[in-house]
Amino acid sequence: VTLERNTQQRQAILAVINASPQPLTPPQILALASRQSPRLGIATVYRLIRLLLSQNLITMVEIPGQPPRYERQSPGHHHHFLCENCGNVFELGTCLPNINSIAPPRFKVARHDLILYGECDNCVRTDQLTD
Amino acid sequence: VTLERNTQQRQAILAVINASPQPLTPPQILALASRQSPRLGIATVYRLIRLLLSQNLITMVEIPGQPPRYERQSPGHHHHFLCENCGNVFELGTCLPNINSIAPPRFKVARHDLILYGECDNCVRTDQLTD
DNA sequence: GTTGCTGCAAAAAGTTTGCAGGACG
DNA sequence: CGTCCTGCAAACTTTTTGCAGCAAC
Repeated sequence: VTLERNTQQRQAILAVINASPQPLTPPQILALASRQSPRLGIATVYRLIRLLLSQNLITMVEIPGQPPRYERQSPGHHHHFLCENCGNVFELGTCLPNINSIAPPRFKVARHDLILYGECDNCVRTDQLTD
Repeated sequence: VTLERNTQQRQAILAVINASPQPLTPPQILALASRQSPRLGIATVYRLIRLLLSQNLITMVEIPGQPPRYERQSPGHHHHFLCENCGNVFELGTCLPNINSIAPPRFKVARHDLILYGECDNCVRTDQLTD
C-alpha cells in the first residue's frame, strides 16, 4: 500500500473497506470508519476513494439506479449480484468465457461488466417461510 | 402512448428519443428537442423522462462512470456497447443463453445487465489510418 | 520543521420541486 | 373554461475544492 502518509483516517477507511465482504457507499464507509476515527469528514472519504481508485487498490461497483459503491481489489475477474429484497450486493466467482462474442463484427472488446439481479439465498429461504 | 396531454414539448421530446439509434442523456435530449420546441426547459425533460419510465415507454441505460441515458423501449432483451474512443453507445442484438447460470446455488436470478467496452467498428478503422 | 492531510464550508454538478401563468382538450 | 403542463428559480443531493490548521515523518 503506497500512501504518502499513513494517517489514522486512512487506516480507518482502508480497514473498513478491506474488512467488508460487500462493496460500500461513501456514506457507509464514513459511518463505519467514524467509529475508529470520530472526527472523520465525508470529504476525506471521497479524497481517499479517488486516490485508492487511481492506484487500483479498490474498485468502483456501479449498479444502475444505485449509488456507486467501492470494494477492495479482489483477485481475478468477477461480477456482482444485487439482491432486490435485502439490497445486499454479492460477489460472483466466475464468468462465462465467450461473453465478449456478442459484439458486432469488427468491434474490439476490451472488457465487460455483468450484474445479476434477483433474490439471494438467504432471502429466498425467508420468503418461503413467510409464504 | 398514454400521455394525459399531448403538448408540443412532449411531442418534441418523444420524437427525439424515438428517432435516436442511441440512448441519450437529459442534456442531449434537451438540446435536440429544443430545435422543435425552443423555450423547452430541462425540468420538463426530467419530468417527462420519469413519466415515460413509469409507463415503460423508455428505458434507463446506466453505464458505470457515465451519466444516465434513456432510450426508446426496443423490442426484446438486449445489452449495450460503449465505445471508449468516440463515447457512443451501441445496442447489441443478442445475449448468451446461460448467462444467469453463474449465480451461486439457490440464488433466484430475475434478470441481468451486461455492458461491453471497447472500440467500435468506425473507430477501429480510423485508428488504423492514424497509426 | 516541512509538507501533505484533514475538517469545515463553500462551490459545482445533476435532479427535483413550488408556484404562477399558459396551453390543451 | 377547468385543469394539467410548463418555465423559471429555488431547493436538494452528491461530489469536489479552497483554505487554514494539524499531524506525520
